[in-house]
Amino acid sequence: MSIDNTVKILQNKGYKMTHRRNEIISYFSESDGYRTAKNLYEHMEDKFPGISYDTVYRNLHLFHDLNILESTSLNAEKHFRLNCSDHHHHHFICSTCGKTKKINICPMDDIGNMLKGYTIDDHKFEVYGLCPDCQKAS
Amino acid sequence: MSIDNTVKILQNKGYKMTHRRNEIISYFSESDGYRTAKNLYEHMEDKFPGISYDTVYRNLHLFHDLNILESTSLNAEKHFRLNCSDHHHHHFICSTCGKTKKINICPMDDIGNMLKGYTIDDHKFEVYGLCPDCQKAS
DNA sequence: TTACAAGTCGGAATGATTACGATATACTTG
DNA sequence: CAAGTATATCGTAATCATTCCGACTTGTAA
Repeated sequence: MSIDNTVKILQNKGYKMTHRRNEIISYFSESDGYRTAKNLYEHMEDKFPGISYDTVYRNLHLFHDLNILESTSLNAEKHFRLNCSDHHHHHFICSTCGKTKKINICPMDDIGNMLKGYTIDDHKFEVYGLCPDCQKAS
Repeated sequence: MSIDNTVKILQNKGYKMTHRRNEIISYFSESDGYRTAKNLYEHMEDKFPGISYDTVYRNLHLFHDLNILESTSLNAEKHFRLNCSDHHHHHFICSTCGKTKKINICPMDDIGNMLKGYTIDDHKFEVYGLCPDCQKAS
């Protein structure tokens, strides 16, 4: 998800590209993993002293609604990452650093008619543990 | 998870069976799905006027630590249900009523060596949607 | 460059959860 | 079965994540 691409998506819907939004996209582009609102806020504070949590959450939600970010709930706190929606897949998530690795299998392929009569809206498959780097560090 | 069984688990560890704990187990026994701390609090209020949230959360955590309950984070709020750990499986979860249905496939069976070099501590596979009853009701 | 819609700030409000001192209860033992 | 004590609960305040709102600022189209 490039900055240019984001500008287009925003402008198509009447939203503006601001310095803060630009920095948010940069932050996630360099992150390659799940980050919390607080992580982002602390990063933004350095670049924009006095930034409001309102700005952080407003933009997280906006980007999520626009499919620029995806989210997951871990320990009852929401975590966000760039949406890598080129093709459907799931993630291994490192419990320490939040970095992710793609998993190219989807259990829904095998669900068959196991849920006949149920409406399926969404699903989640995530694997948690330590990435190689965090294993070394501990 | 019966009341008698719970008493044994508690006493083995030096915990006591109280009226409130008894009612909490009954509540989840009759629930057959995920419930929030608030759901439980509201139920308990009827039976024990003046009950404290401290009691609700303390016991939810205790039961979770003792493997009597299992939990999942939905919309950044923790949900609990009785731990049905007779054999490993996953759940369909109804977004409206919280009721669950077992899914007897586990994607970890197919993970192979896809995560070579990673330590795997846990995983989650959940399917969300509407159960047949809630479809009719809507 | 102006106008105005969209964005941001500062701070208060809300909702979920945790913490803690004072009091009450369950369970062991005499 | 009464007393003692460790555990549990209450009442309430504190904390943390998140949302809300009115006043002020900024981006962009014309």
